[in-house]
Amino acid sequence: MQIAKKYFTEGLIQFTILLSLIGVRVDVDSYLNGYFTPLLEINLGPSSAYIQTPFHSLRDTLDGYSVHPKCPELDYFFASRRLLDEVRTLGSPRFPTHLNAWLVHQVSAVDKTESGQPSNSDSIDTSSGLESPGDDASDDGQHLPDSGQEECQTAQRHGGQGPCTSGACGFLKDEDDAIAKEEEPVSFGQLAHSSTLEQESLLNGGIALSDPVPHHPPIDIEQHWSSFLSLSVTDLDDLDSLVPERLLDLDSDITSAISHDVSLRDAMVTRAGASESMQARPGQAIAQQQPPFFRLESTNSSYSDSSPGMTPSLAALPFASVCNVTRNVSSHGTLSGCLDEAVFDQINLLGLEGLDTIDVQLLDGVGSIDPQVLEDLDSDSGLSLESGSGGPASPGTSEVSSSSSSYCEDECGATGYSSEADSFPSKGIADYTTTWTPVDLSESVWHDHSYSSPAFFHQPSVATLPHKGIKEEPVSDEEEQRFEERELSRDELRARAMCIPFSALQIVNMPVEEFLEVLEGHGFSPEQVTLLRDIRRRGKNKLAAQNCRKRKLDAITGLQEEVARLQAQRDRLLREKQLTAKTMCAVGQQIEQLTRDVLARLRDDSGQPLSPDRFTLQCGANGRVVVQPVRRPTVSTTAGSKTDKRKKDKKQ
DNA sequence: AATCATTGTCATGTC
DNA sequence: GTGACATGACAATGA
Repeated sequence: MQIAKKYFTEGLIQFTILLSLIGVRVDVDSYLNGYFTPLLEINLGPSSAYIQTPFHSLRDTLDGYSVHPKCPELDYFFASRRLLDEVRTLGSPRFPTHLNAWLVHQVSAVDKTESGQPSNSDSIDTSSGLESPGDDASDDGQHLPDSGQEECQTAQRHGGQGPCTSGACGFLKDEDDAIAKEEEPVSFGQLAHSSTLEQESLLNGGIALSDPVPHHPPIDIEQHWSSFLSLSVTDLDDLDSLVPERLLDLDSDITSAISHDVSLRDAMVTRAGASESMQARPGQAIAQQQPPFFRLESTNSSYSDSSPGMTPSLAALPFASVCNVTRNVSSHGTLSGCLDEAVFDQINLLGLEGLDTIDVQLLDGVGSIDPQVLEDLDSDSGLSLESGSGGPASPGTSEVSSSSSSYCEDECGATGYSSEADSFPSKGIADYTTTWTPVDLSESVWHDHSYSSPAFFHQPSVATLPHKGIKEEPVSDEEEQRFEERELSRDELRARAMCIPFSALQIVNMPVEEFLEVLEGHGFSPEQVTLLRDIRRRGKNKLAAQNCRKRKLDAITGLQEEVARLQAQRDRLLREKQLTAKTMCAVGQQIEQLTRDVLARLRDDSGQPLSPDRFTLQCGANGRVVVQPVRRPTVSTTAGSKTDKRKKDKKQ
């Protein structure tokens, strides 16, 4: 077993290193460094590495319906988690994690047993808080008909004896002089503790009433254990080669799955990219001239953005760039053409040095753009003019500034609105209506700065982003986007008609403090303030309604699943009931037969065999079996009441 | 034209 | 008191 432990540990380390090399944070190492916590997390919920918010943690911990989601991104999150689990499954040995943990930590106990049967009390004692074999048995016990059977088997394993060693059937041990009389109750008690399968075998293959030792099939955990033991004996010598081979074979799958894993953040990018590619606009040509801005913008949109339920994290930007680089190198070669290291440098600078720095850099990059194009953009954007920056602002600049001012509460202040407001009066409403582009609501809610410069989202290279392959829902996204564009445009148009230099999503998603500052600091008229508040209220309520409906659907789905489960349970219990009734009938017949046999061997005072018609065997509460004459009911009008009284006596 | 699903919006309550 | 959120109800819209 030391060899098995060694190879297993090394395999996990290799897998961890490989995943780390391709840019994915994995907590497999925690399985080796901290044995207990990750294993408990497997049972109780996800690792903290994958919990984006406490809300997600709660939702995952309770696994569904008791905690209401507040974020539509949960779909992406849980999809990512599921795919991550698949990655784990791909990279982990094919035996239960519980057994895995037990294997790693209970080598000594296994060595003691040498029988591949960890389900004993010793193992439980040595497990000391780990997933005990008993728990494994409990898990496997799910396949058992009911909990009573599980308890019975557990008692058997722990006690090493059959169910008749204790409990209701134990009192029969006292009767040494009436073995034949004892067999019936013993078997009956055994039947009471037998599983459905045993009852079936009892009925089909004859009633083994005289056998006090039940023959329970081995539990699954033992099978797993035996399988792994055989693996460890025969195959562990090749584990060094097996692990890398398996990883290589699964490279593509793992990579895609890892991409899904990363897509916990990248899902935002994907969606942004999808919507970007769909919102083709004349500004596309402009965007094509500066791929670095796209990369920066895309990455920024994915990592600096934050949903209201998520903590904004600019610190994730360097990691984001690393992920992009690694994925680009590893599996998404198509992206290599449109990636530039300078982009990632800018991303890193964005994350490390703050947005002011990146603004300057982006402005430098804007210098290479056709001034006429910039002028067009200026007139088209309607929101993102950075007049305060001392020049025509690029959409990327406005993107960053608006994003930072609106949603990066920690590192960025509300720096973008004043300049935007100053530049706004120069714009006409006609420009807004003709060039302003409504944005995907769901995207912008969580990537809330992406709509301030929509023209820069339509670069064709965006479609080649690796995230594109991660989430392929072009039809649904397009429809959803189209619908949301149409719906959102009303408030947006109202805002623009009222010369409000903010998009609806900006208004909706900016913190309340910032919103109040905007209301107070821009000299809005009462009508504008009312409209701003209405837009904010409606936008938030719209999201709330979406979440509410989603929760309602989830609740309905959960209830439907619960109904199906309960129906299945009811059917199973009914089958067990019928089977039990058959068993009882068979046992009753057997008892009658044995009673006749016993009575036939007994003699009365005259030396005649006892007639079963006149005598019967009764088992008392103390376990004694006595011969009693049969009390036949007299035929009278009170027969019914006497029968009832006799029934009552029997019950007593 | 009727029906249904989806979505936005309002009103109201709760925290 | 205010803002955020949840939710029922209603209306608009498209399939």
